[in-house]
Amino acid sequence: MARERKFTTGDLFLATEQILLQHGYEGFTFSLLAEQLEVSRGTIYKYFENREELITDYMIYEMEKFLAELKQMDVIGNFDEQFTFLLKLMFKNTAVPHMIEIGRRIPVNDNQKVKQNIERLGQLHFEMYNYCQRLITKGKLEQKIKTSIPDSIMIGMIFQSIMIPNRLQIPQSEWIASIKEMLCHGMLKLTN
Amino acid sequence: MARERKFTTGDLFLATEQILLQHGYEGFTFSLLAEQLEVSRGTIYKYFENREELITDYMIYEMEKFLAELKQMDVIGNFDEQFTFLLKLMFKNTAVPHMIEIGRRIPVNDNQKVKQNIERLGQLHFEMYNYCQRLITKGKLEQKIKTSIPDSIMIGMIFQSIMIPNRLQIPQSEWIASIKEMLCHGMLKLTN
DNA sequence: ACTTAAAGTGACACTTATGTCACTTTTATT
DNA sequence: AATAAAAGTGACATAAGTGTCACTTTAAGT
Repeated sequence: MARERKFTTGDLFLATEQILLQHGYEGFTFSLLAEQLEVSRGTIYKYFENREELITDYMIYEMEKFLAELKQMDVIGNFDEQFTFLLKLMFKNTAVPHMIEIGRRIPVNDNQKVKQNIERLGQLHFEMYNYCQRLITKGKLEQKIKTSIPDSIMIGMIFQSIMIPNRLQIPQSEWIASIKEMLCHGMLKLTN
Repeated sequence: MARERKFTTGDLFLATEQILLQHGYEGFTFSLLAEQLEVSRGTIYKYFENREELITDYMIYEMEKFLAELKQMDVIGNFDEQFTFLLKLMFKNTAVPHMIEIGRRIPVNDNQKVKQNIERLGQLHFEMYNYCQRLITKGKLEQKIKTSIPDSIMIGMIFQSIMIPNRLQIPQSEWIASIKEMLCHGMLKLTN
C-alpha cells in the first residue's frame, strides 16, 4: 500500500558515513544529507527525530557489522593468524576508528531513544575493546607479546594506525604489511 | 592613549586551542570564544575578520613555537638522542598533531589574509615533515632504522601515537616510554 | 580638565540549521 | 475506480551563528 522509497537504509548510512568523515560530527547537517540523498529535508524526519538519533543509529549499525565479523576471529587458531585477521578487518572497516573518535563528541541528549543508543554504543565499544584485549592476552600467554607495554597502548596504536593518511597512494597491501611490521617489530633494526 | 585590554593574545590562543580540541573545527564559534574570554563577541572582530583568520593565526603561532623547539634537534648528536628529543617535544605539544588534523578541514576562503595563512601553514607543515624525514633518513644512514617501511608510515605512526587516549591515567613518563618502545621495537617479543 | 585613540559593547540585518505539520504523491489492495 | 497507508514535500516558526557599526568606556598624553 505504500509508495516506493527513494533511498534505502544502506544509502542513508553510506551518505551519513561520508558526511561524517568529510565534515566531522559538528559539520553534519540534515540539509547536507538530504541533498546527498536527493530528497527533501523533511523526509529524513520521517525516519529519525534528530541528528543524534540518526548518527547513533548509524554507528550502532557500523559497530554491529564490524563485531559480527570480529567474532569470526575466535575460530582462527593461533595469535599470529588472529592478529593478521584483525588488521585486515580493520582496513576493511576504516570508518570504525573514526566513528569511535566522532562518538566521543556526541553530547548528552534528552531524547530517550538517543540515550538508549549511546548506552548500546558503549556496550558495543566495550565488546570490541574486549575482543582486542583478549587477543593481546592470548599473545601474552603464548609468550609472543611483550608484557611490559600497557594493553591500552597496543590497542590504541592498532586503531590509530588506520588513521595515518596514505597521501602517496601506496598500494593497500603494501601499506597494511608495513603497518603490521611497525606494530609487530617497530621501526628499529635489531641491535646485536 | 588606549584602554587596557581584557585579554592577551596568549589568553586568546589558549582559549582557541581548548575550544578546537573540545568542539572540533566545525564546532568552533566566536560566541564560545567570547564567552570563554568574558568579552562581547564584537570585540573579537576588532582583531580578526573571521573564524578562519583567527584559527589559522593560532595554528601558525603553535606550529612556529613547535618548530623553534624542533630546530634544537640539529644540535643533538646521534639518532637515538634525536628521536627521544622528538618524542618528548611531541608530548609537550600534544595540540600540534590535533591541529594538523583540524587544519585539513579549513575550507578555501576568499579572504586574502586567510589565503596567505593557509599557504604559510603549508610551508610550516612541510618544514616539520622535513625535520622528521631527515631524522628517519639519518637513522637509516646510521643503519638503525629499517629501510623497508615507508617514511610516511613511520612519521604518521609517531604523530598518531600522541592521539591515543590515556584513559587509565597511566603516568606520562611511563606512557611515553611505552609508546617509544612500541615505535622502536613493536609489541612482539623477539623470536629466536 | 581636555583630547584622543584604542578597547569594548550590543543592537541590527542576514544567513543557515532545526523541527513540525498540513498537504500531495504514489502504489498495493479491495 | 475507490481507498488506505506509507513516502515525500515545502512552508513556517524558531534558534543560533555571522559580520557590521554607531556608540560608549577607559586611560595615557597634552
